Amino acid sequence: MTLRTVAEAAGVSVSTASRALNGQARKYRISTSTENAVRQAAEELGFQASQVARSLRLKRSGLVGVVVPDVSNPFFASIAREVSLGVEAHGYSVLLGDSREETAIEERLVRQLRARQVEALLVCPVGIESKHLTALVRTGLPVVVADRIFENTALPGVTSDNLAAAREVAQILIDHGHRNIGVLSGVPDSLPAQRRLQGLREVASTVGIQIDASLIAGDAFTEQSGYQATKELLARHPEITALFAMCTPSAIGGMQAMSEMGLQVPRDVSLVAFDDHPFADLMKTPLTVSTQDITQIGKLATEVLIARLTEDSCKQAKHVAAAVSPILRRVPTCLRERASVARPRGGC
Amino acid sequence: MTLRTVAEAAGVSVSTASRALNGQARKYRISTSTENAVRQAAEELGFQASQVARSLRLKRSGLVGVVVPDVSNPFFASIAREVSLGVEAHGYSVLLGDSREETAIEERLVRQLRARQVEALLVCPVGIESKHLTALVRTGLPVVVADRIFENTALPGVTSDNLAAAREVAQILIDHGHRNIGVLSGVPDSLPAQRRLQGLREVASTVGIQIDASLIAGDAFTEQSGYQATKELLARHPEITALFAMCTPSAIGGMQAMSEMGLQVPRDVSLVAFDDHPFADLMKTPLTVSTQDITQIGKLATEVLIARLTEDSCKQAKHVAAAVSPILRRVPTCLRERASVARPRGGC
DNA sequence: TTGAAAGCGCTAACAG
DNA sequence: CTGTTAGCGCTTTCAA
Repeated sequence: MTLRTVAEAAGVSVSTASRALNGQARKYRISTSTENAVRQAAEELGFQASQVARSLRLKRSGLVGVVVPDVSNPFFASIAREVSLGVEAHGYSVLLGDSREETAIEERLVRQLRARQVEALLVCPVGIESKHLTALVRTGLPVVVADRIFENTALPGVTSDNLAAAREVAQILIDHGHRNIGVLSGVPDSLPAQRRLQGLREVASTVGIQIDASLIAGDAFTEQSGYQATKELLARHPEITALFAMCTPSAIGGMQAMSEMGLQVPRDVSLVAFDDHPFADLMKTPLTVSTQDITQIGKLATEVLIARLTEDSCKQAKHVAAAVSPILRRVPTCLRERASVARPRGGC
Repeated sequence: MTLRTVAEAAGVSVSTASRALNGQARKYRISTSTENAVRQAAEELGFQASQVARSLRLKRSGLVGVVVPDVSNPFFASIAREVSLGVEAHGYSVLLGDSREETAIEERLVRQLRARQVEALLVCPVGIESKHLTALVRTGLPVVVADRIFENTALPGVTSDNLAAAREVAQILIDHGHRNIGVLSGVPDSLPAQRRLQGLREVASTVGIQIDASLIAGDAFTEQSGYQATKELLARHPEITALFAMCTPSAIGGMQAMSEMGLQVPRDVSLVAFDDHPFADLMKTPLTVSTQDITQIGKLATEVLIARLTEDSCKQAKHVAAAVSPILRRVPTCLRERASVARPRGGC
């Protein structure tokens, strides 16, 4: 079932059939009768032009690749969704890859996607290695990274303003009088984790306190990491009165750990976190968090992606695009004060 | 940068280069020296064979399509993930589509994926229309549906045992003495919604009560639908003592509505639901739910998909596959009794 | 042990 | 207005 089948059914040549079906009837002044004949034949046969053949011929796959550490995580799923909806409107389809939080897999996926001739790539990197991505941009492939972006690279990136968010959240802890603050960290090498820590440290230093390494635990943006880290930290530093969790799952893990230890939030330990979840308000102890505008991150990333895509197809000198300094977009966050912060016990 | 570039660099013909790179050196008795020369040239040039060209030539795209109503919904995201990980292990990639809960979009996406020559399709249908999918199976394309499956079609499907789950959950309500039960429905035409209602009705009828249409409200598996439905139902039937929510978001919407109406769960109204979410135990009123084994659904669906995929490539007579009656797999659910059910107020 | 050539399904000059 | 033809990059007979 090929274009040829249709052409024969309509009694025309394949070229004519091709032109008729691609809306080029006008351009080639194909008679309306022929056009209709072709259209009808295609219709009746249920003909669908092979995108594979078209891609080969046109050197345009119409594909964009999306690689995330874990699609089942609503954060990344939302980003994937925005990209999917966004590029689809421009006639592209999304090839999805899940790196399972492993750089090695991420690299393999990127290679595969490249072999599939994706025209652009959005990656939410595992976050600790950017070489394989910066190498790509030199091949001319539009790449944009989101969330765990890298600084000082040629990669355009979109992420939350983690530094500002961390400062805000930290300030709340400080304002409530907390001076012994533990950190439930996410992937420590990732930029969001670093910026959040930095923000906390900056605010802490204004009241003369320091967050040294022994006050930091955790190695992933997961519940389990938060659980472990909390037990560790609270055992090591019983004087801790507040926990600064780098994501909601970590905070939840922390709450579970504390509940097992007979500690109450916020009576015994205050808790702040990043991100949010739809049922936050219905929790026993609603968390005070700094939320990210995920949709906005996804939309912006898609925007950058599409800009690159279309500017390339306009064949405007590529060196111009390359010369444009890589865009780093920071999306504002939103503070939601709820009930997980109180004054430290001793402080009353 | 094509195979030809590599061939020239290695001083051989494209055919030889192709064979060397595809591990057919043995088969064609290519000398080890030539093979190495080719491999090295490819390595140095960073050559990646175009999957587009291969697909065209081999008539195998190595692509499977996945269409879900909403990827940002963790349920569907998890399914997408399982498929992604599962098929990737077999060398396939996933083309993702988001139907936004609209059959029309679903149809368009399926058409697009078909044009892209996907070798198989997993769809979590919007759930009220199966014609465009059953039509596909006649083209020979392996299709499997998950979650909102259809009965009495030729489509293999994987879903939870919603009937059994509903009976279990309904029994709890009945056992607690509830006789005025309202339903927060999901997409009413979908099989899960119908089976869940059926299960409830069966159990209700054992104590001689009926769930008529005026006791049912809601039209989607969303928080908003649950919110609206709750307000509606409770206004119409103030005697209601228990709500049967078809998913957790609906239940959450219901809780919000009730909280606005000054009603407490479970003191004033008991509540049961389906599905779960990671933070369920930390809620003010932990929900009693019947949880689905999403991972298992995803894994099974992928399994069926891959079976179809490989059986096709083995070129075993297709009619055999077609003759095999379509598999309908029901994954067992798991009841989690928590604190959202109590005896009705008047009943004490 | 290797190469030449055909062709997958489609589009776009180039000729009529 | 329409058809002929030459590929896109790759694999695979067939021939040497």
